[in-house]
Amino acid sequence: MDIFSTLQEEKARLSPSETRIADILLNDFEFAVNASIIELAEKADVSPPTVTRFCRRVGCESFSDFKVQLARTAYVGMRYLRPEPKSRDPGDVAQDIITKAQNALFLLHRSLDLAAIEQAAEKIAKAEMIYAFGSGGNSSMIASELQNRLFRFGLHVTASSDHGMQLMLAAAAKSTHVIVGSSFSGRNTELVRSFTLARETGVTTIALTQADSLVAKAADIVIPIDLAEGNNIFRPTSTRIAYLAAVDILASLVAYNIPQAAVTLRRIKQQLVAHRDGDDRQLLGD
Amino acid sequence: MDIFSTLQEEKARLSPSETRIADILLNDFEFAVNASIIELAEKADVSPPTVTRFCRRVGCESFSDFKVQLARTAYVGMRYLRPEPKSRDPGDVAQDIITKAQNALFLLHRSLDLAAIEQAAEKIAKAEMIYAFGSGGNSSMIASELQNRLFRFGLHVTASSDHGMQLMLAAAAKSTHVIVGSSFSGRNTELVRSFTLARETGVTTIALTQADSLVAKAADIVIPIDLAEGNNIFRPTSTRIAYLAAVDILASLVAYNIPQAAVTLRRIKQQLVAHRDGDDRQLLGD
DNA sequence: GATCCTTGCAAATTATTTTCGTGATAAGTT
DNA sequence: AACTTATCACGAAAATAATTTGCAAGGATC
Repeated sequence: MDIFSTLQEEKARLSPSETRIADILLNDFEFAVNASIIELAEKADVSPPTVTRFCRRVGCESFSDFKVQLARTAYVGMRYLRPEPKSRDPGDVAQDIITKAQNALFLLHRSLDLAAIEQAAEKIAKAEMIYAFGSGGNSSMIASELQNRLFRFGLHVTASSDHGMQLMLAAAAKSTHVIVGSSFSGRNTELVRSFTLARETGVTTIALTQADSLVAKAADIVIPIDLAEGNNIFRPTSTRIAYLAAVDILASLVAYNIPQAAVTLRRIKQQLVAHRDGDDRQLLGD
Repeated sequence: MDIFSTLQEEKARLSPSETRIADILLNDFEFAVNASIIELAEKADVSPPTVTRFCRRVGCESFSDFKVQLARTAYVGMRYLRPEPKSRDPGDVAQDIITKAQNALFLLHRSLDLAAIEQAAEKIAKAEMIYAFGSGGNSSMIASELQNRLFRFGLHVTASSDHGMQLMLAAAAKSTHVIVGSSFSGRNTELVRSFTLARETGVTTIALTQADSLVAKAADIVIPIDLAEGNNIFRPTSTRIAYLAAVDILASLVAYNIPQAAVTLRRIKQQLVAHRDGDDRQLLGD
């Protein structure tokens, strides 16, 4: 699919010369993407044909195809390999954070289970009542975001970040209701309890969480969001951005499953347009 | 800087042949990025030299440089030109949203005022007390995010989304304090009032908002976040993602301005490691 | 010792760029 | 209005550069 994944997989099987080429890609990417095959060959101390063969090996048609592929994925793929910013210089820090965020989106997109999302969207669109559960700074934000997005389509929805409240809501929920729970860690046992309780009465439970986690196992429908973890505890923003995007996708698909949604949205839009005398229109963005 | 911006700017000045080349880029981008100069020339019904001249015109060294640039920016730049998803198919919707989000990050990165952010970071790092203000679904999230990030460095910080409370806090603030206010629209007049009030007592005010907006004009330091607006009211997620990234950058730079931050973070880390018997470590991610 | 893999050399092929010249258009001149 | 001149766009062909292929040598492995 993308060169960097292939490179990770093939790494062990590469010959010495090919390894030297790979090293240049990883270390001096800017050079690699701008160099001609001759320049690259010289720097890697190999012959041009070896470079061509290397390109074929990582799944490209030709050297120029390789460069295009490289340039295409590099923008988002690089940080995957270089986890720390080069320096404390504001420019480097900014670039590091931006690229990490874009990378998170990239990885999310690649690992997205569209069938699960579509299934979840259909259930949500038909639900008589929706509960959005999430606790902790990150997941509670996701829960309110869900509420924020879904009420606009005329759906009945409430968000809760309180475990006790979640349990009570889950206990009172009916089979026509849907619970959407978010857990970055997948280890929110309180959420698991709510899910288990709700499923006894036939409530549909949807989880936004790590695949195969405790929370995932407790839910009817799982929208898995698996991002490279590691340092993520100290840098949670990129993970959160991925979750936000996932909610955005889910909400958009819900809208397509609701015939009236277009009408409701149009009404909101007209109201906004009618209102916008003093550019008030923008105020609703805050 | 990137081809698509240049193309937008140069569009009017292009000759008929060059316009045909540009059209192919915009309509059949996949072809363009994979084609040789001859194939591209044939499709545009021009001669290869014309293609070379076109590449130079849009700021590239050569045709191959052009293709690399194209491939590089295309990943994020395409949605700029094609604002709607191709279909309602989940895959297309997902791709549309992801690309829009990445595009927002891309544009943020390009328009970032690093000097302002660095200046803001220094002020925040030295402040005796920090107030994070923001109202409405979007900006209030940014305010709590700021609190969430800054308290970890041992800073004194509180977030408020309540206009009345903001006014009172602003009135009581001292010259050693800092107010950070967020307004997506830049037209939050209540926030302007708080800023104005606070500045009377020499409080440093920092705004995350649109450049040249009302809020921007009322603040000491402006971290401008200007994204192509248009449909953004109905698709606020990508703008929010950009704001989140901006906060992330700001917070990281604050950390570098605080000598003890590393110590505090290390202590948190050690606590986490000590705690992680049952992989509890991950729980804090929620 | 046979086989397979890796690699570089040189030739062949292909792609790209430069040079140069033609024709068109626009502006200025008589 | 007709002519001249300048400027520009564009393509043909030549020149150059880059890339690929075929082949053979060297080295590792069985």
